[in-house]
Amino acid sequence: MTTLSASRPATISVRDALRAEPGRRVSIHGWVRTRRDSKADGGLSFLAVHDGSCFDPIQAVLRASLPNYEQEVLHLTAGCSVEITGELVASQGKGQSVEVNVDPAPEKGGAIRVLGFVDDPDTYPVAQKRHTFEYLREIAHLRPRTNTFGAVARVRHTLAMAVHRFFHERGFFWIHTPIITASDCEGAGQMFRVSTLDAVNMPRTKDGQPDYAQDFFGRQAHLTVSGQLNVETYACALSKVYTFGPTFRAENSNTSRHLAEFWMIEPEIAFCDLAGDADLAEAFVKYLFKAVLEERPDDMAFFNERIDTTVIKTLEFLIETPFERMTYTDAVSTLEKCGEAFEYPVKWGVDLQSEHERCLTERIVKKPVILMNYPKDIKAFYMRLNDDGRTVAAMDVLAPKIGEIIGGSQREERLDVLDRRLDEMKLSKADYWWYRDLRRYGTVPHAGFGLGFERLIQFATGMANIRDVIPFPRTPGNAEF
RNA sequence: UCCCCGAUAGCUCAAUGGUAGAGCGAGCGGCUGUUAACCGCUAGGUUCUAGGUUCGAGUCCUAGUCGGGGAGCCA
Repeated sequence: MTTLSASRPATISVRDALRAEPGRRVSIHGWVRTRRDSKADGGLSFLAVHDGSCFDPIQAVLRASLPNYEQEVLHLTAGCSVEITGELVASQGKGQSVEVNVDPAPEKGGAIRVLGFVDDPDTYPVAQKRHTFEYLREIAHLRPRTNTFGAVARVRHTLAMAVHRFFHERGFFWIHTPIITASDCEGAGQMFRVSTLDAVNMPRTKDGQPDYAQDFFGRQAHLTVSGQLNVETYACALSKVYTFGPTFRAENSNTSRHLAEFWMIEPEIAFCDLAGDADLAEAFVKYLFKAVLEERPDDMAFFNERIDTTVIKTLEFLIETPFERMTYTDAVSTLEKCGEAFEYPVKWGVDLQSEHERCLTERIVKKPVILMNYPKDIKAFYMRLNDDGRTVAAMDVLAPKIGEIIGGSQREERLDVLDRRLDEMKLSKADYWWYRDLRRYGTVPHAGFGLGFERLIQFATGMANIRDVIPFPRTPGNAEF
């Protein structure tokens, strides 16, 4: 990092300072969390300063002999930005092992410079008190300064890095599938239109419809709802690939588990069947949760204390427990026999409700379950038809408490079967011409799955609302910031 | 999209149809190697918007806006 002044020691992050050996002169840049004053030792102020590099702030002990003590230090409030130079020392107080002693004596050379005060501390939106998440959502530009949102941001980063590391270590290539898609055939929900046509003076065809031939791409275009079909093309050339990027759904669903813009991870593996897909999914989830526990113990301890007191136990259980594998058909008959009274009755052919999934994972099997081979009529056209003719090679990973965390399938690699499925679902073969080409030219068995990144973060942190695990949530009626 | 709940000080919330309050935060002072600090004082309000009922509306009625919970759909 560039130093702002030649006479100061190099800037050190709060994270590194908290781990460093006492005795060293350091400079810290950060923001004030709290200030406490004392008349002891001729006058002291204690500043908690954070810079986001780790969960904990560092304590700076400011001496009243500082030239700007009366004028500036005694007016520091939450949110002020400061540059602190001093000596790392073992703390005399409880609650921290090291602190920065800021003593202006010539042999100490301590100093504090205020880079920015807070206008009108009375109305500073991130006052030093508890705030509701609903309120903090309205100040999404300031909420990363809080404990919770700082911790979420670090965990989100850690998980993203772990995703790439997991695949990289296993020889997967990261494929950047397009954000804008002109194919209207991804079939995973309502799409956002991408257009440069003048909405007021819309060019029309003879029959009065908007004339998309005059649009930017010469045809209708949308934001992607899934990179899967595109990434399959790379799996059928590079064998092991994945996408990890933003996706968009224009569904008018307003829940704590849905966003209009979210990030999705979709691996795709050639020469792989459903069992191999399930094995990969299990290893993947375990790797990610292990990474976050190992790399962010400070943030996880916070989530476990303040957000969800079972979150660490839940993650540890997921990591060490082999997942149960069960067919959809067996799951349905098990649920039918379990004697539980469901709001929605279970029977073969219907999709499982969340109450069914919870009963299965929490009361019957008591561990994560990978359900396989669902009825073809409740699943997508590209899933491989099983020999029984009525189920497809699909799998969902279900976990106790958290429900579905992954959905995947072996893809239909046989052109004639794929075409029959397209016909059955009244989809146009012409629209899928390039997808069908993969089956015409050297087709191979392949499989993959999808995992919603924000839901993963919810599971890992215990955060209840998905709007609080993405920096700037987009939901129906809200694209502020 | 459907059902339910809510909107009052910077924030979290009180207030029988009759003078709008508290806690936290903030400011000032006191005390203390402090750390969810503590003690005292002070300031802070177009009660979401627009109509309506009433002698009188934060409170009741209508519509709207925004937020939350649940459902559906899914990731």
